[in-house]
Amino acid sequence: MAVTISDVAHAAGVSKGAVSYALNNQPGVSDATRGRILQVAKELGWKPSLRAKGLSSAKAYALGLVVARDPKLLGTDPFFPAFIAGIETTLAEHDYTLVLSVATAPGAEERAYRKLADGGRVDGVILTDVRHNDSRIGLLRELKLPAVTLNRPDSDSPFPAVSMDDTDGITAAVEHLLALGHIRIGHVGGAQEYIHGRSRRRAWEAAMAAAGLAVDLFAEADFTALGGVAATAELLRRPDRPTAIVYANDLMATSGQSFAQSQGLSVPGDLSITGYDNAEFTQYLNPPLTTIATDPMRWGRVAAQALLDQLNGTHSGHDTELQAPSLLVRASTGPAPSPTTKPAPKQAKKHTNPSQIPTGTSTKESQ
Amino acid sequence: MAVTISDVAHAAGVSKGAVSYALNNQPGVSDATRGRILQVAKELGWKPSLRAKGLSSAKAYALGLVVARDPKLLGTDPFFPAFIAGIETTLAEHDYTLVLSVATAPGAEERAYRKLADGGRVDGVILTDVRHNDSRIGLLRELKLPAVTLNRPDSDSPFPAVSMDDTDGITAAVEHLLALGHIRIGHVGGAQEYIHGRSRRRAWEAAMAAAGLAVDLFAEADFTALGGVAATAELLRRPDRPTAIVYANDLMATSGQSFAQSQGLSVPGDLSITGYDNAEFTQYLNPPLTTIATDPMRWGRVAAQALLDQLNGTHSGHDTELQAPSLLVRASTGPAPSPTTKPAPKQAKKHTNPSQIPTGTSTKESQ
DNA sequence: TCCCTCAGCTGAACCGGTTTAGTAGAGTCT
DNA sequence: AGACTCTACTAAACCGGTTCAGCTGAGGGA
Repeated sequence: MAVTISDVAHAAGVSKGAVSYALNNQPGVSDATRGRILQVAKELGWKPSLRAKGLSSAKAYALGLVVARDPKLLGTDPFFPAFIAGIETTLAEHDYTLVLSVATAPGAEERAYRKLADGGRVDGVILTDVRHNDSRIGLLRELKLPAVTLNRPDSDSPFPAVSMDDTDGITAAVEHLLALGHIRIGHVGGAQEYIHGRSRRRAWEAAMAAAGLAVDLFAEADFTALGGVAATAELLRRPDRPTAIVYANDLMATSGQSFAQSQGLSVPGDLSITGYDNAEFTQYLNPPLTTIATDPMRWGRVAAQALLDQLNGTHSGHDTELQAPSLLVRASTGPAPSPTTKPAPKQAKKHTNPSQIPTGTSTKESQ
Repeated sequence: MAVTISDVAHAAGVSKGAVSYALNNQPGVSDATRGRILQVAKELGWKPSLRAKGLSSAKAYALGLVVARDPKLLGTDPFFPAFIAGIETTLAEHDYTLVLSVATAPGAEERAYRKLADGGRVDGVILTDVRHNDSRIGLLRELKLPAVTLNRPDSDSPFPAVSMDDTDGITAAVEHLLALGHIRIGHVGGAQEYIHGRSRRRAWEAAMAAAGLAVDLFAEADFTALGGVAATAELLRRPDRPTAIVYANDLMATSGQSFAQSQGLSVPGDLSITGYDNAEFTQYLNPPLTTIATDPMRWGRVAAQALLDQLNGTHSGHDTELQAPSLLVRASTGPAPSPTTKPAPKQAKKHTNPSQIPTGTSTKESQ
């Protein structure tokens, strides 16, 4: 076994208690003694055992994150890796670690939270992908697990929220398209089960209404590439099809753009497209995607800090509002086609993907 | 505080020891008593504290994973989420958890391993992205941290490896292109610092050599989209430019394809392209990408199991070889252009992305 | 009947820290 | 000088489990 506090105490000629005081910068030892103890501890290479520390102080020194997602779609969402990197940035400064749980099977999500809570594996959790009437709020309450939510749940929640408004970004996207002369601006929404799916839709509706336009060109999808294709196909089949589509995330925008092109439409000549998230790959698309640049890393950093503050009892109790993401105009948006040149969708080009046949699957995406 | 083992012992009228024996299915209690204890424990809702358990048994009941990556590129790699989901699948059955550490800053990687080892936060780690002469092998040895590596390191390693050969897939890709009549088949390799970057390159070289072809059409990139563009641009500038390019991963293939198209080349008319990984989004590209379908989830599952076996002392000591991934032919590969119709690269189309200017950045990617 | 064995259980030590209660000794005040 | 206060420290309890040594009583064998 490694060197323990007793070894250090013995070597320094003091008691265990003195070593503990010295290490934690607590009063109870003179500066001289403290220095000597620290010196000895260093020489011996003593690393206090987190297990023992945790046992006596009733802390786990770990935060939890449960990601619920269909395994096949896990790799598609650029949100989480960056978000986790942000969390890590904060945790690196406070010797906490992150316990990550991926729940793929149905029912696994609740089990995952229970697993984290039960043995006291974590001191608190960060709740992402908040849903309409999210059942996890009650679950965490029952488990007495401190938490922080990403965005404020629409049901009553005792947990502080760290929010990033998505209204501004969507509004900016719609206004950008209006300025380009578009009138028929559709919206491919994410699963309305998620509050960020809802808020983005509402933002689109509000911006359209503000311009005196109808909000009929809506298709609900599920934040997945496949769902984006299906919803895009649906909108393009409409008699008075949109000349621009605002997507609720980049993945759907990407597959939607690809689908439109495979149907012979030019982007942005016939159809303008905007995404949401500014995923790295969107700038390498052809054309590069106009999107809304969020900052998941910062979100992670702030959320982790909020949770730590809450655990220390130093949290203000107020929600934190992060800076709203802004529109990033690239080449997938352009002037509305003039009414005289309104091409009927041509025959699909040779590269149409058989797997792009629109069907309705249901899966998830992050904020 | 929650209910403890003493509460259960008292309620069941036995000693703490008996409760411990009963809970862990160890001899020392009669079946009748065991049943009664378990019953009482259930009624009281007793969840043994992992902290206490860990302290006495000197285990952390956690595995560690350190992901070293540039924060901006973190979201681009579909490997990790699926891989982690695989790990989770295994851990769900053995009440272990996963501690994830993301190291973005240089030097943070080593700190992360030390942090995991020092307080005894984890019982072992899974080593991904193995590098040439990987310094982490020595580090883990020094830290006395059990580990499992993904693929066998090229330096001497005491740790069991879980390998997935990438030779077969690359070979299949080259042979597929040869069968389509291609002669000038290039390779955009990943960072050669990584052993999987090297092995893929060697596989391409071997397959070309087997067909009696030269291996001059090589460009090293770094597994990133930007690097893929730069390397593609370089290859396309060659006097006798390739009619097909085998990429070491999907991300580079995607950005390379996009770049080629923006230069006026048709894919696969003028240039055939193959990727590696079968990332979800590749099937929604235009054209959908021919790629090599790996199974990161399975890899994670098996690696976690191998590490657990090692911790239990039940590991065979032999490396595990997973089934090699296979070629998935989609529409980005086609017959080689006939020698008579060899178009010079046309002027870039209007959507060429300014940010696609090839520069040399250096970053990383997973297996 | 006596001795032995062994299943079934208890009590206590232990893991490595934190924290509380207590104490020795120096300094201060009257 | 005696009472009092502080500082600096120690000893021991404690966190909640595991595990080891030892005890007890029932059953078997001679």
